[in-house]
Order: sequence, then C-alpha cells, then structure tokens
Amino acid sequence: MSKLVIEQPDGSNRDLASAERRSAILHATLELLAARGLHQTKIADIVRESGASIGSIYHHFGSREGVFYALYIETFELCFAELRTAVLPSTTAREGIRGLADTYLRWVEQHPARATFIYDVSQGDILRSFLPEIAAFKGAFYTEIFAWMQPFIAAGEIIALPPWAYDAIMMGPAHEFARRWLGGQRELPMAAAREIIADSIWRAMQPATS
Amino acid sequence: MSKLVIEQPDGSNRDLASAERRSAILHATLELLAARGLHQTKIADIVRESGASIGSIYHHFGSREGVFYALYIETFELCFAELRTAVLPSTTAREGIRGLADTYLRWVEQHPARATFIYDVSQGDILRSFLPEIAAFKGAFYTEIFAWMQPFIAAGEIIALPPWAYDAIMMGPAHEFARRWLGGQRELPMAAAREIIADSIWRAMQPATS
DNA sequence: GCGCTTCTAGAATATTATTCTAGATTACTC
DNA sequence: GAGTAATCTAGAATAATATTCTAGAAGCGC
Repeated sequence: MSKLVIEQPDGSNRDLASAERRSAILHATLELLAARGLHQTKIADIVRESGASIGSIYHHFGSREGVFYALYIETFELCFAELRTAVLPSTTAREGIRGLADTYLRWVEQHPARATFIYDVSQGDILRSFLPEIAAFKGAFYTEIFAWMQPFIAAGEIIALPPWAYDAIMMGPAHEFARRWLGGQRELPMAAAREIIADSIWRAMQPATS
Repeated sequence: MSKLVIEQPDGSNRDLASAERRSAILHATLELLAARGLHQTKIADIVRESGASIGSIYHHFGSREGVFYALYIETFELCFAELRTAVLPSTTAREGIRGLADTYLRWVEQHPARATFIYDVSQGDILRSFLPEIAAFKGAFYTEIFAWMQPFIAAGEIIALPPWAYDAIMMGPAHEFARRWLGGQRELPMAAAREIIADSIWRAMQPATS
C-alpha cells in the first residue's frame, strides 16, 4: 500500500501494490458488467480493462466465478451498510419498515450496475459453489433486522409471523420492481415507486383488523 | 409425427420424427437443469442425454441459448395457463388476488425444476438476446390480469395504482419466497407460506382506510 | 422415381477458461 | 542490508466447450 505506483512507458500499471491490483480487477469487472452483462464479460476482457495479467487474476480470485463472488460480497456489504443505517436507528415501526424498501430502491437507483449484477447472479446458478457463504451472509443481515422488529411485533404494531415470512413480504415487492426498472424499463418513475411500494408493504405488515 | 419410431441396434433413437426429437432435446435439457443447474448443463450433456446429435440441436434451436429460450417459453406457457384458470373466472376480488399467489406457489411446488430454471435465467443475462420477446410475452399475460382487475378497482375493492405497480405488489412476495424455497430451503412450510403470503398481498391491495 | 427441403451426424474449428512455470517483487529475519 | 521465504505477476501452453461446416439421409409433393 505504501509502495509507489510507477507508471510504465507502455501505459500499463505494472507496479500497483497487490491490494490495488485486486481492487483494479474488481473495478474493471464492474465496468464490463455494466456495459455488456455477466455472460459477455470474459476473462480476456478483464485482463484488457484492468491491466492485470491472467495469472494475477487467478492468483487473487482463483477463478472467473471467484472474481464475481468477491464483487458480489463487496456489493452486498455496501448495500447492507446503507440499509442498516436507515432501519436500525428508527424508533417507530412505520419509519423503519418504510425505510427498508425506500432506502433499498434509492440504492438501486444510485448503483444500477451493481444492482443488475446482483440480480444476474442471484438465485445462485453461476455462484452455485459459493451458495452456503452467500446464504450465511444474507442470513446475518436479516437476523439484525428481525431483532430490530421484535419490540414492535411484541407491541402488536407489526403483524406476528414466522420469521421466514418477513423478508418475502418486506423485500419482495421492492425486488420485483427493481428487476423491472433495471431490466430495460428505466422510464418507470422510481420516486413514485418508492412511495407506493413502501405504503403497500406497510399495509401488508399491519395486523389484520377483522 | 405419424412416422414410425424405429429403435436402432445401438439403442439410440435415430429415427424419431422431427417434432419428437425437438421435444426430446427439451426434455433432456430439463432433466439436466434439475440435476446440475444452468451453468453446468453443457451441449455435450444434452447430446448424450437426448440421443440427438450436435448438428440436430443446432438445427432446431440455433444455439445453446436457443434451447434454453424454447424451454423458457414452454415453461411460461404451462405456468400462465394455470394462473389464468385460477384468476380469470373469479367473481370476487379477494378470491382472484389470493388465487394468483396461491396458485403460483402451488405450481412452483409441483414443478421445482422448471421454476428453478426460470429464476436462473430471469432478469435475462443468459437470454439477453431474447429479452424483447420475453418482455412482450410476460406483458401480454399481465394485461389479461389487469383487465380482470378493472371492475374491482373501479368499485373501490382493490386499491387504485399505476399499472406498473401491481405486479410488484402482487407477485413480489411470492417470487421472493419461491426463490428461498427452491434455493436450498425446501424445509420451509409451503402450505403455510401460501396462506401467509396470499393474506399479506390481500392486505397490501386494500385501499387505505385512513 | 425425381427434385427439393428438412433433418442428422460428427469431424473440424473457434472461443474461452484454466493451469503451469519461470521469474519479479515484497516482507521478514538476522 | 544480505539472505531467503512468501507472495505476486506474466503470458505461453493446455483443456474445456460452443459453434460451424460438409456430406449425406430421410421426408415429401409431384
């Protein structure tokens, strides 16, 4: 890290420190994903865009999948950090529940390349070999959110359901809209969607009155 | 179709009529997808399992993607047919809205291999080149459902929203649950999930009372 | 049967991911 | 600050895989 970065005559960055090289590979991969999608992002493209060699990429990430996995985790960390900040400090159920969907959709709008990538690999066919790690990572996040909800559930402000039901109800509509918006329908009004979806989730989370 | 199928001495089915060969290729592909997933289903595997030659596969489907696209459309047709039957004849809003999620989750439970496949390719990275066709196909279905909803919206029994908002709210939670269930958590109670999710969607579709 | 189209086969080719080996750089120890 | 072990980089060689191509078989209308 403290090592000098020396520009080579041919313009490539041969002497990036290791951590910077690693990060350059991920950055180049994200750019390529945004431009042409997961399927069309080849190792040779990453080599060209990042300035790293094949050997270097395999040293750092083990495989093409490994590059994607690293980017996937990095992306989740970025996204979850924002969601935590939006939800956990909330002192009312309504603010927290609405904030979850609202903040998530804001994040999608600000990071369309990362969000598209997440949806492209999610359900985990390409990253099948990393599925257990991914499930554990997500599970830890939902556990935090669930803990925040407990007092409101106990107080009857949020409907009481089995734990596995909450993420379907709280995140499903936002994911569904985000997929449509990212997948070619960016003309859909995101700001209105945030309102409508946050409202509908809040209604779905109300204890039944009858 | 009227052509005789002659078993060859080597056990392969060299003389399947064309339509049967096409269908044998799709069937073998589905089996392979169920066993090992999209990414690990190779052309060579399909050749081996279906008994067709490489040339034959490319003649019928044009590419590996083309095989998946054909299976994708076939699967959507099967699924949409059931959803139409469940929803369109409903005479109350509650029955139709709940039936959509309920029937969809029953379908997922009965066809896990097809459902997994749909989620693996959806958002359309692998099938990127077929995206317009897929969007049109889905759009036509949602238009039918939307038409069925119109009278109930007009009567104030279902909340009035912009058209693009309905599928996020009505299908999002079911999709989210289905992904979890298919992706390794089959121990989650599907019957209970159908109830809980159908209920929550119904609440989300109620016009706000305040 | 004749000519045309559709279909099948599998070898040849092209594309792409991965491995391997040699050497450069860095970090650590004395 | 020289020695040395670990880490990192490069890119050619290899392996895995998708696709194309050519020759011919089978179906089909006349």
